[in-house]
Amino acid sequence: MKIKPPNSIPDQIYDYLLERIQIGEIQSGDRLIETQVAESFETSRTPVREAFRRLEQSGIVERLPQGGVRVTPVTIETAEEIFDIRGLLEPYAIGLACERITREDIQKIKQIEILAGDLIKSTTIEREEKIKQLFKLNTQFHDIIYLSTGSSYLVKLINDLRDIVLRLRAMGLRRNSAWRTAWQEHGQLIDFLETRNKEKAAELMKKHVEHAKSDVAAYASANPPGNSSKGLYAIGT
Amino acid sequence: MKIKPPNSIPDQIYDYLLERIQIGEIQSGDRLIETQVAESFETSRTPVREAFRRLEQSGIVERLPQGGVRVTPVTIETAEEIFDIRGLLEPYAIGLACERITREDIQKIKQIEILAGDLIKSTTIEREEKIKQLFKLNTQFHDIIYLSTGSSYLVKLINDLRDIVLRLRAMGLRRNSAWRTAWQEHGQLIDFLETRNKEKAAELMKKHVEHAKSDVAAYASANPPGNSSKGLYAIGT
DNA sequence: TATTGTGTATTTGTATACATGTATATATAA
DNA sequence: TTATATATACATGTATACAAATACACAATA
Repeated sequence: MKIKPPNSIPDQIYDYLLERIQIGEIQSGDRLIETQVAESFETSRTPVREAFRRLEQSGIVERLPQGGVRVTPVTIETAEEIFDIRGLLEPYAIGLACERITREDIQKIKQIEILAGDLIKSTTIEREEKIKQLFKLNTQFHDIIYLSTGSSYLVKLINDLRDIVLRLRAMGLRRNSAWRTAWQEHGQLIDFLETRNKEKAAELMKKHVEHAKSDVAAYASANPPGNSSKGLYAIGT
Repeated sequence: MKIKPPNSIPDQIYDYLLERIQIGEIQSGDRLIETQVAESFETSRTPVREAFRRLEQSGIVERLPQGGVRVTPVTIETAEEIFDIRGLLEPYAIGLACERITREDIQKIKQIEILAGDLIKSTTIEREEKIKQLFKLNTQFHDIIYLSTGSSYLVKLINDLRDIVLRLRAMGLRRNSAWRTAWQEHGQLIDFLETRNKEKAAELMKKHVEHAKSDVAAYASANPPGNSSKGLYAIGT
């Protein structure tokens, strides 16, 4: 499984914007202005436009009829669609991971979960920083597992789907309880990986994804459509 | 399900290059030269570069370490990975289609299959033109079915995966027998759609995809790795 | 007040310019 | 002949320039 270096300027811009969108710093529907991004990167518009095209192709951003791009709004329906698809792909992926993951990688994700556990308990770390850290650890956790499937296209697909709905989740992780639940499930997943229990792992992963989906649905019913709140709450996965 | 207009120049270039790659006119590993494409479109390099970025993001093309892009070579392993994933997504998709497809859309795909049947039998139409036509009809067939699922992300995913392996298939469709087989299976799929037989449809689609995968594998064993032949033969789906 | 009109400022989309780096060809030396 | 060096052409990556479209502000009018 080869790792791609985030070398070129367009790639850097892509990664930067993606993260800002996922963190929630740039929100659904927000328009992206080429010149603004170019300035903040101290570069010209050309690489920015190329980053925009990549974001467009992965569905993070969409073209406006009048020109320019905005962050694709993620509706509840969209999120549910995506969770349904992930409900197919991720159990399959963890099944493959059970067969192929190395002991080293299992150790790595154990380490990650220890760090995450410490973070959750920690009272000294500033809240926003804490969320950011947990966010990153969570991503690392999944990356290691899915990379161990050896199927780079499967990894890409899952990541693309995660990238789209991660915004919703970024809000969810602001609640400590949400992370605690996810953390518990992660622990179980590690157990199944270690014992190579493919069926159980897939089963739990399926539940895990469905759980995330129903959280979104619950949020949706609690917040009728057309209201002005920008933050959506979803948990897990 | 909204239809996106292929308006902008980068989009036109994207579609054009994608088709050429799928047809096999541009082959695996071929390098794409910005200036050449720009000239053939009588435009500047800027829109061409943006099209390249989109192609890159969808995995059709990859960056070279020394700069520039080439058509991502599709190995047998890659193809099998992708068929495995499609083996999850497409049965699910046709299941949804069974629930949601309209009578009008069923009529449409029936028409397509009639046209395809006539094309296959036809002896007057020039061979290359025939292949191109069948290729398009096949794509239309799948598009109508999958669009009827109402899940735009599912459609996008499946299409992206198809785009990657369609090159292999383009060669497969050069054999009349391959198309005949696919055509028969399409007929059965239509029957199941019409009778809303979700389970049977999904089952057949699963077989359909597995069949395509094993064709690729068969080709692989018949053509040991490292040989110089550029054309890969795969059938169906 | 609400609305229409007009001019200005942004923003986009494409073209061009320029600097850097890479491949190709030619020539020179062993 | 083979290998190495050098020059030339070519391709890429980024910056800048320019035209067209759009959004904005502010004034004039009903």
